[in-house]
Amino acid sequence: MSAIRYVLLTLLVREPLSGYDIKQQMNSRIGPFWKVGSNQIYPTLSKLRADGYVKLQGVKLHEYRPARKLYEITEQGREALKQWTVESGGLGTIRDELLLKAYNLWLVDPAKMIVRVEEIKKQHEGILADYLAKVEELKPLRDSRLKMDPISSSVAVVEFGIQYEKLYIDWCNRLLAGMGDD
Amino acid sequence: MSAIRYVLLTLLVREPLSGYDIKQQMNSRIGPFWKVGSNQIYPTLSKLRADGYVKLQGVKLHEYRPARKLYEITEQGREALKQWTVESGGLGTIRDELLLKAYNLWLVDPAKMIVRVEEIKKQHEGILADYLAKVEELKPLRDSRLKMDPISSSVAVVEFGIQYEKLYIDWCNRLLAGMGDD
DNA sequence: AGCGTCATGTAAGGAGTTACATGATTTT
DNA sequence: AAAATCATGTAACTCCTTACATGACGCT
Repeated sequence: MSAIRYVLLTLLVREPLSGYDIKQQMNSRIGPFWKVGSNQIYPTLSKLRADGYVKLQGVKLHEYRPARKLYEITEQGREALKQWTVESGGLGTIRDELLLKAYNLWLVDPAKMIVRVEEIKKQHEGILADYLAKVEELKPLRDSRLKMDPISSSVAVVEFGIQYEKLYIDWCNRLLAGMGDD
Repeated sequence: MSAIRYVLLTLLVREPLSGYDIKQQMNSRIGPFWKVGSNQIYPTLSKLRADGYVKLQGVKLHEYRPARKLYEITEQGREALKQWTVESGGLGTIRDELLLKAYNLWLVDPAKMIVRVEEIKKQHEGILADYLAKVEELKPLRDSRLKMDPISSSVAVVEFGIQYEKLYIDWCNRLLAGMGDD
């Protein structure tokens, strides 16, 4: 079973969601770690349902504007997700154009590259600010009685994001220092 | 023009290479930042050649065992690469299964997850060691007369890798501390 | 009436993964 | 003689990206 299916189950194990909800949560929560479009979400939900990992909780016409299909994880889906989580998987990859472009720093006009790096740095500063806001929002929601609750797990992931963005911004600064007047 | 084409040009702008060489350099140099297989390399080289971005330097039957096609970047290829390097591009994504799995920490048996995290941590320690060795190997090769030479650009990228692996290992340690006996 | 957002989906095409095919040379 | 490595490629399949299509509801 492919990774996207587990991505959806990862969200559905916490609460029943519609395809649209999943798309929203992808953009905000899982954001830069994994991106999924509606073209993948809807067919994947159908397949998960056909295989018995999720079921339709009901299509609610009332309360919501257009019909909204709420999907709920099944016991089978929950077990499959638990197993996948503790299974070994391959190493990840960082797919970042700037990292590739940095190999060509020596080739190009530093002035032009400085503009580009500053631009990307600003974008990462924006993401960092979002993560910091999110972690502050999540922290008080943690269930202190449990060692590991869903919120704490989310916090752990967002904290990775925070550290990553900080390192990215630092790296941009070092690049800029190396290209600037020295 | 797509990203893989620039990946190949990024390597070819430094020295003429064969498809096989490119694959080797991918695994070692660009490694975890961008992965490309032979199925993408050979057709892409053909397309780049058809479009005039690279040319065949000659097929050397002597000196090498099987026939080895050496590709060389053209002036057109060099200009295209320079332009792409200073162009703006989208944000990168980290595609890492453990990051996704961490969302499900609360779901699973901590003992099983500890084994998994320790395993992945060890892999990252190995990559870090490789990067550290590589940077020490590259540093003395830098051309100190230039502000930016190809080696310095490579060093900048590897240094990103070093910082990333350190952060990953730290994050694994924090996860383990959170799951362990406390 | 028109625009924005909610909500579900499809189409087309390129990118990426895993595996296989072929054949020469070098090492054990 | 067999196995490993060098070297070029193809095949099949899944994934991912960008864009489009459809329609209801809510606001101005």
